[in-house]
Amino acid sequence: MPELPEVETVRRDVDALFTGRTIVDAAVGGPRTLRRHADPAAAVARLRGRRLESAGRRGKFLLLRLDSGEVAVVHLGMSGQLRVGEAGSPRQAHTHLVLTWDRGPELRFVDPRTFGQVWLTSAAVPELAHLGFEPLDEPIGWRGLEQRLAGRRTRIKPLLMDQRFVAGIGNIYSDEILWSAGVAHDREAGSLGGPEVQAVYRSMRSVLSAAVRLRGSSLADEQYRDLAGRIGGYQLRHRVYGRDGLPCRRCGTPILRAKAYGRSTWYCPVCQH
DNA sequence: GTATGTACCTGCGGGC
DNA sequence: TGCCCGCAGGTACATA
Repeated sequence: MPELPEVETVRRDVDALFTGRTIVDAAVGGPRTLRRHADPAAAVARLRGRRLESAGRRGKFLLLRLDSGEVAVVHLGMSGQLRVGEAGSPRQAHTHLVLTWDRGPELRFVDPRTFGQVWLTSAAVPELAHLGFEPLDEPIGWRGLEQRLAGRRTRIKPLLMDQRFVAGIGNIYSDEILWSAGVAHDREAGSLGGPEVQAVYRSMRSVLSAAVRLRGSSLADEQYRDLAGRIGGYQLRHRVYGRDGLPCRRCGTPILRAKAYGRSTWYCPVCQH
């Protein structure tokens, strides 16, 4: 499932390939991808003739800034992909939006489960005002994290996945971060001591940075691919996610899987406290 | 403030 | 082989 590292990988690819180019046509498939707009066809019409000034990211949201001052916001949801394809080449099933540029390949939004969405909004992107801090681009320091955790009685894992608290972390990376930090998923967030907060903060940055370097995680049963259709590399570095029954890479104890917070959670019962 | 459940959706795997 | 069912999970929202 696309989280911060996967969206950042897509952002870099889009920026390298399309920034400075002009959209000459935009075609929308079904209504769900642009469901924020009452009239999806009218919304995509606003893309035509617009030049891409930059591709940015906020949490798991991709921000395509246009020379009109508007921003096309893309969220990949569970199964969304941005893919390139030469004009006239076969399109994948579930291709919901196609952008044609003044030169180069088409940019296609493909999304079987249709949890993803695309919408057009003003430069300030008010819809994203609720998002928490950026774990890589906004170095709040472990003291900053400690302040934000103080008094919180919720469990640490769902808090790391709460986009209002910190932007970009989902089920895969929350498990990986907590294993790396040696902290149990069900610890009360405000109960973490200083060294534990430091460990969570460092792990958050190191795990996400490494995953960005390796262009994200692609699992056998999920859809994530980069623009060219290539898989990521970080799944080879997973320490707990999807590894139930396999030995912990730190202590050898079999990794456990639990159903918690409405999600599958993987953890080491011995070296996470 | 916190916890839990539901809706949205399709592909896949397990069970029969 | 074919059918049915449950599961996977990001976000938003409802309810307790």
